[in-house]
Amino acid sequence: MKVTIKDIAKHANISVSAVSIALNNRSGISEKTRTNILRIAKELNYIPNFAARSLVSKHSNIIGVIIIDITDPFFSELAKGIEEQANRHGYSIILCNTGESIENERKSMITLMSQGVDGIIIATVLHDDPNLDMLVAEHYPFILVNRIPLNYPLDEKIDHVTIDNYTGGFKAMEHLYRIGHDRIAVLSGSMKVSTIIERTRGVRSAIDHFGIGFDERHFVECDYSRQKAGDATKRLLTLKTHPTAFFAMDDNMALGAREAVLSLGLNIPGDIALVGFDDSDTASLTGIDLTTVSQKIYEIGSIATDILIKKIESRTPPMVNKVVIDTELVIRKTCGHFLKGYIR
Amino acid sequence: MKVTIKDIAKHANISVSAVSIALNNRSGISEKTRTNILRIAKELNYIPNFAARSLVSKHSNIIGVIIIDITDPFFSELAKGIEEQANRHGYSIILCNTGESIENERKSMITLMSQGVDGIIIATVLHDDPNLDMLVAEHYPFILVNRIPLNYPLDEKIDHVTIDNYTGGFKAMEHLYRIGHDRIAVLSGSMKVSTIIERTRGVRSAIDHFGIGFDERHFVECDYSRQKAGDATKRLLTLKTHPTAFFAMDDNMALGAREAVLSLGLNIPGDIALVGFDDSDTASLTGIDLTTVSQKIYEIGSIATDILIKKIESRTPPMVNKVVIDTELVIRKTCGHFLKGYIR
DNA sequence: ATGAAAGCGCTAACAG
DNA sequence: CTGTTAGCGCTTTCAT
Repeated sequence: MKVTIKDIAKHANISVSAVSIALNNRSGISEKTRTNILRIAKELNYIPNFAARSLVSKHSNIIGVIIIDITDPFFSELAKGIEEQANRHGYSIILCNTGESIENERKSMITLMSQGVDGIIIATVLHDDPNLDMLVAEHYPFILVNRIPLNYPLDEKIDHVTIDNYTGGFKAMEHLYRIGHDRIAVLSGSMKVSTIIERTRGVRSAIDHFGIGFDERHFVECDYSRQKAGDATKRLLTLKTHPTAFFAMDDNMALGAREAVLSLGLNIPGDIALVGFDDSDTASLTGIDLTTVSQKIYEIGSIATDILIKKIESRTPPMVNKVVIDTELVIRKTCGHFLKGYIR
Repeated sequence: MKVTIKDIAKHANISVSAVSIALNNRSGISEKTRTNILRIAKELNYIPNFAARSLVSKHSNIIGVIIIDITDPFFSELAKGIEEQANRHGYSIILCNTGESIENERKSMITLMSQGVDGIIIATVLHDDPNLDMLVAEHYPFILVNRIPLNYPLDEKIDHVTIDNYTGGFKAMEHLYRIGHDRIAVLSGSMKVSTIIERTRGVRSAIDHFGIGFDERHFVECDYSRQKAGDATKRLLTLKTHPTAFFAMDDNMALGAREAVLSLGLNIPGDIALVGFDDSDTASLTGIDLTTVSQKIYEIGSIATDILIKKIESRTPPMVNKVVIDTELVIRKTCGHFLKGYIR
């Protein structure tokens, strides 16, 4: 039924090891036998059995990728960067969505290890993620992207590719402050993850630095949900001294805030200024024109893949790679910068 | 280093076959030994080696998924439907992006077969796709979603899950006609795929049915590209008798058309009406409000996964499943329906 | 209920 | 340059 190298060997009247050599085009056989074997393999429609190969060779040419949700543009862009780069090196990827559940993250890791993936790229870790220990204990090759653990005891030994979230948060606040806003609200994600913690640090630092009077009720966790961000925005806008500007820590929440503001009959940026984070595709649409902190998501994915593969394939003692990529504030229309420019 | 069932057997002072039985919780050993084995396995942090397992058992619990581009919201939604349903049945997925290249599609199929995936879900086939023969010849379990081959000799034997593209195209045209448009332009995708061919059939049929005078120069292939759709729209709008309405065969092209219309200083829907296809997330954003033909993408994915897995796991002679899901016209603002309603 | 042994398809020594 | 052989970790008869 299924054709194996044994079948090829039989047809070619040669040993299986010769076939193996030919198929993996290693050296050790004559050009003549090699071409002959290759021809027969093609004739027989031979398809290698990776399970058998990886059983002995100890590698699968598969990389596992753990993300939260593939329908989130951030993660699909990340996945694309990873997949294309992996392909270039001859690797496939297995995708796991955790839906932000720490238990699913653990299950995904175990599944991935069982599947025998050569390494794992993880975009979902909490700042105090309990699941990392397992990977570290097993000496399993992995790399963190996007989120990293904070104050993790073994942090020095863990590779990661992230963006400079601290500066990103700072820039957003600085921008809103300098175009004249004093009552700025912040819609954050979960404080359990480094990206948000760092962006918040940046926000706080800008508050201190510029002496912005910040009302703590104006800081609300919205869980990356468009809905929750919308609800929070509506609520905040009914306060007597309501915010005049919103910094949402991702574009999705910014979009939720936007819907809420508009539904209240208010103008953006006339009445309310808005800054997001990510620079997703939607942000640049005419009519949306979201001012946002841009991050090079595709690059994060491809760089992380490169590092991981290098780590997998090199037998030299692994050096630790920590890459931090800059962010950029993309000024469009929702912040109202063009109305009066920087006034301070 | 890596702990295997042999190690467990040694620790438990029992044979490997007993361990295998316990781990797969089949019958044939006493309850006492079973719990003992399970305990030791946990203590040792045993992680099964799927490669070894699938080498003998002939199945990998992986499903291959071939799509065009994971960053396209259509495909990421589809992938999510597939992944979640697959997980529920204990399967993982390997994702392959073809970038619409038929050669990549072939490579993906071969990679997937080599990886030993138990079945393949394909969303990329051309109407006369040459790569299907390979799968059919190998009796490889697979199912088509979204696109299907037309007039394919073995069509009766191939499962698929699609939407009713014909009716979708018809509805869009009927709608534009009935709110008063006589000069309608159509921005299509590649005529090599069934979805577009069928939507076009629907368009033609509406043209005939309602006696719409259609200018053939108003039908342009834009390759699903936002850019190309924008360029085409600009070009069409400079014609002396330019179209007053555009039907774009996906939301992405609709967005491109939208950008073009707005950049020309024209109004939507005041000057130009616009209808898209897909009902992607962006379509419903305030300020976008795209009228569009909605399809249940997530369901397509999960239904297809169910069918495929049933096919993989059942040993009964497989019956062929062809599922066609209805579309729905979602009327928002870009078509201007609310301006005057149906006038004919 | 348990164990011994064969073998899945392939690679990698090792001989010749 | 080519062939023989011993496993990789696991499941699965077949004995016991």
